[in-house]
Amino acid sequence: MDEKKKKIIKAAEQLFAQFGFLKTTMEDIAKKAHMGKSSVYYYFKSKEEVFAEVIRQDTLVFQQKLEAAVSNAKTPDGKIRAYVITRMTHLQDLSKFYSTLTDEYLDHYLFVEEVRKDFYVYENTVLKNLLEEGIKQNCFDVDDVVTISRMISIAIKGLEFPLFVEAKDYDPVKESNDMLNVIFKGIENQ
Amino acid sequence: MDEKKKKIIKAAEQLFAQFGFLKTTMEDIAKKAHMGKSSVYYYFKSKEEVFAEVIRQDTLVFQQKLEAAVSNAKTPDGKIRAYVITRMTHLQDLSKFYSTLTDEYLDHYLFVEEVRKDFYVYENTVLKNLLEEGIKQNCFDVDDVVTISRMISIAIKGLEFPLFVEAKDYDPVKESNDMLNVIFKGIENQ
DNA sequence: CTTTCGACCGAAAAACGGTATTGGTCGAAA
DNA sequence: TTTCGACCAATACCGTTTTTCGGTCGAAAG
Repeated sequence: MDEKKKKIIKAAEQLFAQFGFLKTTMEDIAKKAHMGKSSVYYYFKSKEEVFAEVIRQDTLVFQQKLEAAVSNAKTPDGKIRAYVITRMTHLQDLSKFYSTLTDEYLDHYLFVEEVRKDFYVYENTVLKNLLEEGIKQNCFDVDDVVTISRMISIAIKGLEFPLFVEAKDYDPVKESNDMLNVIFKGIENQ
Repeated sequence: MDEKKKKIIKAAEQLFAQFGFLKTTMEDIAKKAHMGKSSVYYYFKSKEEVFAEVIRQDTLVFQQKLEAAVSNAKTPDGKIRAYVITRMTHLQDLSKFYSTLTDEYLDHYLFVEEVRKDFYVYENTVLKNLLEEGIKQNCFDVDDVVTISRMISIAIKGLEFPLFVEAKDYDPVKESNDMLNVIFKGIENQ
């Protein structure tokens, strides 16, 4: 039962990555999972739900990766650095894998919006916690943790952009580190 | 002669703003400029060139506005603040005026890409100069001016995004200031 | 009672052929 | 030098027909 679901998800994941959401039909998925279309509908009630589950799985893996990276780092600023860099490199991989999907204007689908929003909330929570941990250890000096974590989030989001347009010679690790240097040290003479 | 060109540009600007690039025809522009279509082609060799010129004019006004704001501010960090905030508010106005244009996927047109790139270069130059001025006055402490100005550019670019999707209750001035606080002060305890 | 699937439905997309627009050219005339 | 009517070719548009595809249903297999 759960075995079959996994089979469907796995098939769907590959197809979505290769052909995108629109070009992948339920029959493609069914065929690749070695069953009839109706059987897929026995496990998922819509195409969107299959896709949502694929994304959910990917997100889960992503978050585990992030948490592992963070807990491997020792200092608060090292943790933030680990978070950002892991985030960027993972996104770089994703952008290659899901290349057909990126230009497939599915921003309108509400569930994509939801996933994005969920991740946004997750990210802000993580950053907020890391900031607070840093404050406790007297490493950081910020008063409005919520605002600052949002600003960090926005700043690193800016680094994302070149990943989704063509941009060779783009080194996300260097860019991330540069950005974090600014965020940590600031530019003003103290 | 130049008088006629201006007339065309003015007519085109209004039409592009109201109907977008695709829905605006050369005859519309000609009619609004009180001349025949072929006459427009006497002054401009293509529709794209008309559009490019419109954008070029707008950009010029934008840059003058920015330079005025910068020279009004006294301190180096005040100048950067003035630059960023003027930039954001102007973009906010633009996004309203050209609302039909934003979702009209003209990223593929190379001249749009060029204008964007030109502005990007311009912005980096301005920021670089402001940074260097600040360094001379002993206000800033940065070693790689080019990298840092790029980072500032990227960070404030992130603030742009909510302007072009629907986002009421978005206060670009507050967001800009928050971001600049991070960039100036950093978050680490010194 | 769970699971599979062939047959089917309706809506939306593709195919298509013919017409109208529209970006762009040219040569004549003002 | 400047304007414009006439013209061209490519493409947008439109109404219609056909196909595809997401999703349902009921029967049957296990």
